[in-house]
Amino acid sequence: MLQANNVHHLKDVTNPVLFGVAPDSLQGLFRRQPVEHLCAGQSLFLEGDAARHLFEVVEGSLRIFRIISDGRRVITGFLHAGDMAGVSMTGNYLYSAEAVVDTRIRRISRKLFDAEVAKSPELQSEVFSLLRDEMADAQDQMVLLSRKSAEERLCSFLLRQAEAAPGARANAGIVALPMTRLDIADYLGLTIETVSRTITKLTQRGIICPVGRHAVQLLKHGVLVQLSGDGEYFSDGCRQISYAAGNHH
Amino acid sequence: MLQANNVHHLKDVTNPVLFGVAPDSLQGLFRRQPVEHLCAGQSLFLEGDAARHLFEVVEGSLRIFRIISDGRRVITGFLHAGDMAGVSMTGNYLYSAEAVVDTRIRRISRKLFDAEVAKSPELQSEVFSLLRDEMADAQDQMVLLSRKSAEERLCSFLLRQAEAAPGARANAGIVALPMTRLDIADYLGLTIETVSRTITKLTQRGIICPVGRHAVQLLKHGVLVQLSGDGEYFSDGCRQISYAAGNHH
DNA sequence: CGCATGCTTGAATTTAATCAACCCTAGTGG
DNA sequence: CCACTAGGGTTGATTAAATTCAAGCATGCG
Repeated sequence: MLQANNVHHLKDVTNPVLFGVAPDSLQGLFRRQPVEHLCAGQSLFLEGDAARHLFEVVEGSLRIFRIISDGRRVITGFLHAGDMAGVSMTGNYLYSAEAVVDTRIRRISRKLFDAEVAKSPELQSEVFSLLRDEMADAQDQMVLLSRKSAEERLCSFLLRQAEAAPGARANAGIVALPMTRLDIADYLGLTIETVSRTITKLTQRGIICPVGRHAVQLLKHGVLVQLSGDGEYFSDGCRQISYAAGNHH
Repeated sequence: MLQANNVHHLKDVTNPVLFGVAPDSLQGLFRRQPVEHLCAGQSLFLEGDAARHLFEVVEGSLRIFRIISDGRRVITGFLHAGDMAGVSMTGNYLYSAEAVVDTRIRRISRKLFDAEVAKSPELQSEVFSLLRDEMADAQDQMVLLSRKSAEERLCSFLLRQAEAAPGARANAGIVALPMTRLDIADYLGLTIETVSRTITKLTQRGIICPVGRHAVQLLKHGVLVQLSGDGEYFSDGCRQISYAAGNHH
């Protein structure tokens, strides 16, 4: 898709990017590290490995996943430029990470990271903030996997992708989907066939429009939100929820 | 609401309850607070409320849940004695919390909590540790919801309950299930009927044995582990990892 | 005792998975 | 430049799993 356009050398990037980055910030920690390159499909670390490093995605995407008993794969998230991997664990990695496409990353050692964070209250609150966001995403994903239909999952996914990775063509409502259908399926708890069929249906209804294999244009953003099932639940005034026996403090 | 008026002398460490609790520990923070009582079904806080307090469960159980669009409920976790609620957010609560049964809790204000944590490196690492465990549980739950069958979900659930809430009768393999079938269903992403049927099947196969409505005896622990689908997946090199996820503090 | 609530069981239905072709497209090599 | 190929993607038919609908059964409580 859109490769080969932004292949800067590290020295080109150094000055302008450092400008404006607070001395005490997580971004700042990584800035000093060299950029490494991962080819599409290459593994960054495996579930169970000693978690010796933390990573920042500079460009590209990672998939974060676990494999269970008979080979079933669960993708628990995608990381895009600016995201970090490995913050939420010490000891061993809880999941594996692979490059979805050619990807550039930076790494710092857990030891250095811990030392720097211990020294700086700013970094601490940044880390807390990251963990909170991670937790919030996990909550959303549990809701999606627990109670949403295939269509709702797809719509939620497209909207989240649109927010998380606002590409150059974002204003035209075009969302990049660097991952394969299998990746999407394993992320949404569906099969490739169901993902494909659902995309087809949304396309036929004029809600989205595929742009090649790895991008989609969102034509009816509002409808998409409706179908995502993320609407708040209000029942006019008081919550007449059958489960809730008591009233709140 | 009783608050901030019962500041006991901290030097009263000879108190049997305080004995053995490190001076700088999260437990210690709560120890100074009065115990409050929640009746079964009573709400502790609602999703969206200003997150002004953190809570510790002294006795009983809480359910943590969200409600989406048309009233569907997703329970993202249960909290038992010793667990804490509200650590992973500032601002507003991401979910609601209700007492499953009559429950006793302690609370401290977010402000006090933040202040104390800022002062103490020990508390900081305890908080990080809590957040990491919470993240690990969320990961496990995503795997369960994404790819496990009804039977696997039930077996996983029973095993987790057994570990998380080792009641007095734990040695006899008896697990307390204070929550209703609907709670279990909303936690596992199933319906009450499916939960019921699956329990019946496991019972018929002599793997478990219901003890009243709110407890189950695990007769074949090994089989249960097999059926839980949590076995590791060996592809090439044998990476054997003990089942180490899901340990609360 | 009688009601209410929660739980179980059975039958019908629905959703998504599975099984099985087939198509498209990018990449390869003649 | 085109044919060939492999992998990813789509589509259709069938099946399986879990949901929904519908009774009926226990348990607990006034």
